[in-house]
Amino acid sequence: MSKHTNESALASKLADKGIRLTRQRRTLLDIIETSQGHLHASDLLTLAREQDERIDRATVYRTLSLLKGQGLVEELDLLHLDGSEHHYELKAQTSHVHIGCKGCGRIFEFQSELVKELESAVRRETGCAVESVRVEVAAWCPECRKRQ
Amino acid sequence: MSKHTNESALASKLADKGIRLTRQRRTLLDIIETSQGHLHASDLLTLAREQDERIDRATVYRTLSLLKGQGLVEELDLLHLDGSEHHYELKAQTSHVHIGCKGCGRIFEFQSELVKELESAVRRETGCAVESVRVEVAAWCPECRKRQ
DNA sequence: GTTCCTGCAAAGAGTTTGCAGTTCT
DNA sequence: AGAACTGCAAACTCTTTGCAGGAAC
Repeated sequence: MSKHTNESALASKLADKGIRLTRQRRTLLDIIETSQGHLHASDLLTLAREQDERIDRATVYRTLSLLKGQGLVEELDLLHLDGSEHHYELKAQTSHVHIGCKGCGRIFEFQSELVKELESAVRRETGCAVESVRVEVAAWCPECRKRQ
Repeated sequence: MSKHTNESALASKLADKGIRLTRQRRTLLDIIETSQGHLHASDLLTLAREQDERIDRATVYRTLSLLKGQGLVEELDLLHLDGSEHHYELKAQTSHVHIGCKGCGRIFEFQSELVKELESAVRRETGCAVESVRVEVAAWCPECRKRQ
């Protein structure tokens, strides 16, 4: 358990691992935990600068890479529906699918046990030790289907 | 049916759509059809230059983008196990999963009906019209597990 | 006090674009 | 002949790195 009781969940996890908590990291962790969505590095930079003028792109990338390395966030491509940035989200407990709408560009999430089943099938039939599974679907959402 | 009977399958499909077949495109289509794997743009460029010195990077990217637009090849990220290039493969008839080994970097394919099931579930439960499903797994292959 | 982190600036990958000339149908 | 395609060079986007100063423990 953490001795840093008034830290955010992510911050405590880092502190517990002996990783330094800087002002910049706290800011970034906070944004990542608060925003429920799928952030780009550049979104994150913009949001962070609202709280801390001087925060740098490099710090954002370095922090994301740190969190990814610690298994705390997940990197997604989301089918590059707009641009080719990577997206990041808190590592989820439950397996879910990301659905990107080719009309409006929104990202929807969809829970399904089938993801876990697929993961087991891979493990069982290939003998691979699975670390993570990413399912990304390109689609047209109901609203955009009408609008067409 | 195509009147271009001695073209490759991809070339015929393009010709049938009234898309011009240039020397460069034939070269590239040929490589894509022959190599069974997952090519990067830069792999493709290298291979193409063995047959045609003057072929340009831009032509490779433009051709890939054309084929993608026509639904003839699929773009993959393959978890960016090495670098952040995109990979391309012939659009497959059967749904499969790409497994990237974090040890050796090789990409394995794995067929499973679960992918189709997942696709149906998305369609049924979200009302989205699904265009494509990408499943990418990060894992350690049996050989690399031993070697660790 | 040491080690790690940061901002800055510059470089690096990967990809795209404008344009003048060439090739396809 | 006309539209579409190509090579070239330059630009662009996203991300990483080297370094000197600054903050965390």
